[in-house]
Amino acid sequence: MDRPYCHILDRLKTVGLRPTRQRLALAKLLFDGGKRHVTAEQLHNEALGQGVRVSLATVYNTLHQFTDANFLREIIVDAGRSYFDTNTTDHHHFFFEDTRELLDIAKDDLSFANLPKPPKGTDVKCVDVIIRVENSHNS
Amino acid sequence: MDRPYCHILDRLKTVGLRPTRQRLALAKLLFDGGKRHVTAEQLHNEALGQGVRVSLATVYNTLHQFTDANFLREIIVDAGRSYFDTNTTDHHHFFFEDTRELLDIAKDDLSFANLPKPPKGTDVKCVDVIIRVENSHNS
DNA sequence: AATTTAGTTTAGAGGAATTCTAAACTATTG
DNA sequence: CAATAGTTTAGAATTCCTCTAAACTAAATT
Repeated sequence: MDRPYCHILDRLKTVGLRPTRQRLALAKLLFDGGKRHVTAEQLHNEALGQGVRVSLATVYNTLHQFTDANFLREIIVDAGRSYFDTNTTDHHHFFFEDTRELLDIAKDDLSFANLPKPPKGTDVKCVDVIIRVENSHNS
Repeated sequence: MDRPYCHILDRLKTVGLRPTRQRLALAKLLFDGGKRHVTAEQLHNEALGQGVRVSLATVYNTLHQFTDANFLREIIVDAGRSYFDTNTTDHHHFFFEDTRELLDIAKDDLSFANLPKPPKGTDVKCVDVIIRVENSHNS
């Protein structure tokens, strides 16, 4: 699922995306240096901070293209803000309501005793578990 | 958890909300006639459709006040759109990605074999499971 | 029942995140 | 190296939601 940066060119090629300067730079930010959860704006700021000239529109385009290509997974936890997870393997999340940060839950740390069958005529696309936590001292 | 409409006045009183025309009308739409999942806009349209004059701002205010009072539960499944569930008991959801509709999963139909402990210094606020489904014929 | 008060509603402005548009740009193809 | 087809971009537009301050109304006080 995750491969080092040197493979990004290949990965882009296999899904038919041209290796543009912007996509390569964003891919490097995303996939080099471990698993990450980012918002579009975070990634955009990070790119600008490193002198990568890229527009916010392109960051959005790229995040969606990478999600479609299964390089990323979109996590919906926060009304009005999308997170993208570089870990596309089957796993779930803690969400810190205080800091609005995500933390992966390892696959083995959460399992179901039973799961309902999907309603007739539908297929399960994915099962998302969000454990919402807050700092102990809160209220 | 849910009580018939005739108790709405009492419920409002216990949480210190005045029984205004708008709140009573919205409460009636929400709590009469079974469990529901609504967005602010849906509820607003429904109210207008029934000749209830109420502004969208008031619908939002009311939904949040009812959520704070535990008459409703907010469900985050869809980027940039909040759903409110009149069922505030412990349960989870199917989400139909095609129609953007929610369906309750009965408490007994889903259970965990193991759940991770929250990170140090945090308490679990809630555990949300969303089973995302799509029509079988899709792709 | 009139007056005061404090909570409520509202239209419209404002804001945040995201998408759209159409022109300029660039990687690939022939 | 020109043609083409995919890409990027600034800025406008859109969507969902919140804020503001004035008008309104329920409840408390006289």
